Amino acid sequence: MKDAHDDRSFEHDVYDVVRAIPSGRVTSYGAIAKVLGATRASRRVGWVLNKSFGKQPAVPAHRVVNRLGMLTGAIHFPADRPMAEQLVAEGVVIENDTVVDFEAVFWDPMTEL
DNA sequence: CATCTGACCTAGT
DNA sequence: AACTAGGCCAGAT
Repeated sequence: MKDAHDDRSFEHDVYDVVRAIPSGRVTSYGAIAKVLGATRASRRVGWVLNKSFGKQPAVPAHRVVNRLGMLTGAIHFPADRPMAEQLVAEGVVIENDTVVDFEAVFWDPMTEL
């Protein structure tokens, strides 16, 4: 077997949390990292989400923004499927690549999950 | 092979 | 309260 520290465990865990985000809500990388027990591993969360494209079931990575509510990951999204567009389609108001009323639509996996 | 960067955040000064 | 440095881990150069 592999090491006790299974990298896929983290991946799967991230996907699990992200998929649990309700439509019309958003969360942050830090919140996910924290609920996973890796408070400072927020960067890793972003990298994991990078591989989430084309995953089945689909991972709503567009519902994950940074702590300030900015769509920092939008630059890495496919042009056919802009992050903001998907969020708007779910009822989230986006302005200048930033979530409007971020705290209102914020979904904390630690509290809600 | 060594160094740096990157969907970020927390802790320390 | 503002700023700096550190951490996390893998891909890219």
